[in-house]
Amino acid sequence: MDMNKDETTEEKIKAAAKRVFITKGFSGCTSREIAKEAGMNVALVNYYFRSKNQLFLIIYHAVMKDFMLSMMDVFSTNLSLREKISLLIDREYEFFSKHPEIPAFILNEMSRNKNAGIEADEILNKLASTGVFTEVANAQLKGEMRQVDMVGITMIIMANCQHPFMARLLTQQLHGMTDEQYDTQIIRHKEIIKEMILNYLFPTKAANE
Amino acid sequence: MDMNKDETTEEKIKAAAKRVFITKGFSGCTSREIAKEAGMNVALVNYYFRSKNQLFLIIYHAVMKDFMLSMMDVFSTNLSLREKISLLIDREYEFFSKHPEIPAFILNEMSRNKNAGIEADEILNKLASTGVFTEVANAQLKGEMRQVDMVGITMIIMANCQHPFMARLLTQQLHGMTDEQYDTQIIRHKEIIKEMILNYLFPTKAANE
DNA sequence: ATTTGTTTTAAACAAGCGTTTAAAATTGTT
DNA sequence: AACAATTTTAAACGCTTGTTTAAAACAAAT
Repeated sequence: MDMNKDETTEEKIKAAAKRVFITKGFSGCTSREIAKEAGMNVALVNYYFRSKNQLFLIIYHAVMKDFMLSMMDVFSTNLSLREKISLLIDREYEFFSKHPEIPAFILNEMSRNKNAGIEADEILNKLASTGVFTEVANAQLKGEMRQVDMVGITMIIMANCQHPFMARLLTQQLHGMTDEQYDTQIIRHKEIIKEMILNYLFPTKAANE
Repeated sequence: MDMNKDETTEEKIKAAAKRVFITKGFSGCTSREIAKEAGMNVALVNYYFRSKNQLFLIIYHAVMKDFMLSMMDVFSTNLSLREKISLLIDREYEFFSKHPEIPAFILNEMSRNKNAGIEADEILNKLASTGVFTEVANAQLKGEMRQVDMVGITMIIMANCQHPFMARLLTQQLHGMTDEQYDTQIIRHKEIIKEMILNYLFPTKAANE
């Protein structure tokens, strides 16, 4: 599908593998399918990446890193905590609009291979170094922010940002919506969850925005 | 694993298939694996259910029906709209606590087989006959409820009820939590999202509860 | 032009897949 | 007890899987 001519064979395989793995999952596709998507012989896939599993792990970790970093730099800004969360929701929606299958891909492959982790320490360290944890603690101490721990905050944001993209088919079928209808719905939905989350986390500011 | 002795062979296969399909997905398991889980020969699976796919479809539709009906009877009660939504969240959490892999199973298999639908009409009709749609319209007309269409309401509730169970592994790894820690977290989280959602949908009632 | 090393291919490999077959074991009927 | 029908099994079927092999095509260097 990709017509970029100055793309090396190895890159072509990785790009094809990324597309196929993300849409079908590891168990849902074959080596030959990836080779075909890349426009070449099966043996080449194993020539560059020793096995289907090795290739998968490379893709998996790359996708996971993209996924994690896509929302990290928000916390390096000078915005207020409220604005940071607002921007974070924007960023996640932006990312998932481009890559709607990634959240399901990650959650599925994590449960398929319980060993393949996520370098959690690195991420938490990077997050901690932005000072967002103390920022939250201070805001809660001052009473500006509701008393919800970081896990709870993370869960709220992830659920409302990821799920609309994961549940597209179910929701569309349930309400008989076309693709276009769901596209506009999901844009509207971003503002809904943003207001809902911010109003909850910062109770006093319920009126404005 | 199941030692119920007065269980017919057909039921044993279905029970085993349900366990295996739900945890591993259609592409992630084999006929022989299902037979082994049921404690019998591979051929028996095809003797009772012509093929792996036929067996899968039976399980899929049964699970889908359970999934849908688990939260339908809430709307047949005489509670207020606010209490209905509160109870709905309770019911979903209750259901997903027992069957945490079901949301991911349904979303995955829907995207794998875009044809396998969900009898949406039947569900919508059943929902409409409870009068919940007019109830929402009235509440919004009276200004008691925020102007969010049914799709938006559905999306909010589904996301916050389903995602915590789908993202267990990711969240646990991200925050370095044990199984027990996540179990208590998710119980606490139910109250968080309940307050968040109800405060958002019924703005004036923000103070009580 | 020949030789070298690299990239690509077609073909084959054993293993596992879903499925079928035919015989054995079991059950029910007389 | 003997027969017929049903249930269960072991074994095989053809096909696809991930992977390897050995030869072909290509590129670079002398």
